[in-house]
This record gives sequence, C-alpha cells and structure tokens, in this order.
Amino acid sequence: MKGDVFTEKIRRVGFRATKQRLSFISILAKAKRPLLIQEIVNEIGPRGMDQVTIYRMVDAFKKAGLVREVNLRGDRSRYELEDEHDHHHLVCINCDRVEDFIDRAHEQVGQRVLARSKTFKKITGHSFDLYGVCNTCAR
Amino acid sequence: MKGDVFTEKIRRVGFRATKQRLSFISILAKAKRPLLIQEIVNEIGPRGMDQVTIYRMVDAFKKAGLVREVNLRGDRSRYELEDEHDHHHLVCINCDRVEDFIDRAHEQVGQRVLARSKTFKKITGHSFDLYGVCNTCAR
DNA sequence: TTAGCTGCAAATACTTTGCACTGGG
DNA sequence: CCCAGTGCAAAGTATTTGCAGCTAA
Repeated sequence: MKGDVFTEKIRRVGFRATKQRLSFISILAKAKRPLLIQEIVNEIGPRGMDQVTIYRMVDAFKKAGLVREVNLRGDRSRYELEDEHDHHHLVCINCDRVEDFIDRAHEQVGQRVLARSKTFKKITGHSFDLYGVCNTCAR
Repeated sequence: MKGDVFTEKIRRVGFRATKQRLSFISILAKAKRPLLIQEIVNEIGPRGMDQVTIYRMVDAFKKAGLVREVNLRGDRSRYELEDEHDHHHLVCINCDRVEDFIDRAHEQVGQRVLARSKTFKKITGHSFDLYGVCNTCAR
C-alpha cells in the first residue's frame, strides 16, 4: 500500500490515506461517469462506510482539487476525479449514458464575452455540457 | 386582465391563468437573474402563496416550455423565463451577479463532437455558463 | 358546474452538525 | 502518542405527496 498511486495522490494534498478514502478514490477512478453521493454509497455497499463520511470527503477533496463537482440538468451534484484536460460531457437524455469530450471553444467565447462586457473583469471558470440521444435510445 | 400578455402566455400552453401564476411569471420577468425557489417565495412575501404551489408551478411551466431550469455551480436549481435566443450566463463567483450573453459557438462544438462520436445519434440541448469576477469584486 | 389549482399538514429525501471513539503516521 | 478522520445520532433544509376546499373558465 506504500507506493500505491492513490495513496500518493491523497498524501500530496495533505490528507491521511485512510482505507475509506482509498476506496472512495478507486470507485471514482473506475466509474465511467460522474457519480451521485448515493451511487457511491451503493457501490461501496451498506457495510462499507457511512454516508456522512462521503459528504465530508467530497467536500475536502473538492477543495483540495482532487475531485470535481458536476451538475447535469436538474440533477443533484455528481462527482468525478479531476483531470488535467478539463473534459466536458455528452449526456443521453434518455438513459443517462455519458461520453466525455474535449473542446476548447469555450475559451474563445470567454475572451469574446469579456471584451464586450462592461461589468466583468475576468473569467475564472466555465461549465459546458451537451445533451443528446445515444444510438441505443434513438431506435 | 383579459388581454394581459402573461395571461395569454399561460393559456396558450393550456393552463389556467390564476393570480398565483400571474404573479409568479411577473416576478421572473422582472428578475435580472435566475431565481431560487426560496427567492421567489421571499419576493412574493409570506402572505403571497404557498411554497408548495411554486414547486408545482415550476414543474408544470418547465414541462410546458415557459420556464427554464438553470444550475449554477453546486447551487440549487434556479428558474428564469424561457426566451427565444437561449442566452447563457456570466456569473461573478464572489457576489453572484449575473450578466447574460448570447453566443452560438456551442452549436459548432455539438456538430464536431457528434461527428466524432460512435455512440451518439443527435444533440438536443446544452448547458454553457461562464464564471468570473465582476469589476466591483475585483477591487 | 367542475376539473384544474391551491393551501395546509405531513411524509420523504437530502445534507450538515456534534461528539465520542479510532487508527494513520 | 495524538490529532485527523470516522461513525452514529440527531438536527436542519429541501422537496414531494395526499387531500379537502376554492376558483377560473
């Protein structure tokens, strides 16, 4: 467990690498899409760890920049591991399947909007996701 | 009250134009930004209408295409009137001030992503908002 | 008149907090 | 050893549901 890559990640941001945190991170790493708190709880199983612990972990990891909070439609917050090329999501409105994509168009939009704006000084972030219908649901 | 534009809007989608619905719509029309359920309640005042009614109204109007649900950051859902040129938001991360902007770049992104995707058939919607710091908060 | 709406009460779901105990370093 | 982290219980919000009475059309 010493040289484990998740252990390193956690320690690097100044946290203790408890087994709860390791299993939390590994669940997010395996997931193909951002997960609800409830989905993480289910994944871990009833005897895994307390729901409260997950709320606290998500909060700490978010501040530490290890985890990203994602809001799709009117849904509750979902969580995924932070990655270098901040990707966006293409989400099926029928079955919730998620495909990630990378696109930098929003950066130019930001510049354009800022240039025109009389009230804003700088852009610091964005949210950009697409919704659609996947091949399976389109039949 | 007969020729009122809000009354027309409401009737056109098959609903009854009650005074609760009229005041709800007029509050959203006056607001300069998407409002929380709680903000709408406050706006109306304690003796105005029941919170439950607002939840039900928001739901019905959303389905009817009169109202749009907006999710900014990890915040609860906010609501605004639907408009023809689906605008986006530039939000101050410090004071929550909102400036609307219009930009169609996301349409090309959608085409691009769809062309590359092996699993999606079509794009039906999007969410795109920018975050930044306004002039006042930048000082 | 009468179905669509609303209000009130209460249930349910989600999230946060307090505190004593545990285990990572 | 000792304090960050966890579990459990309970409080605090947010949202939904059931039902009786009201009112727009």
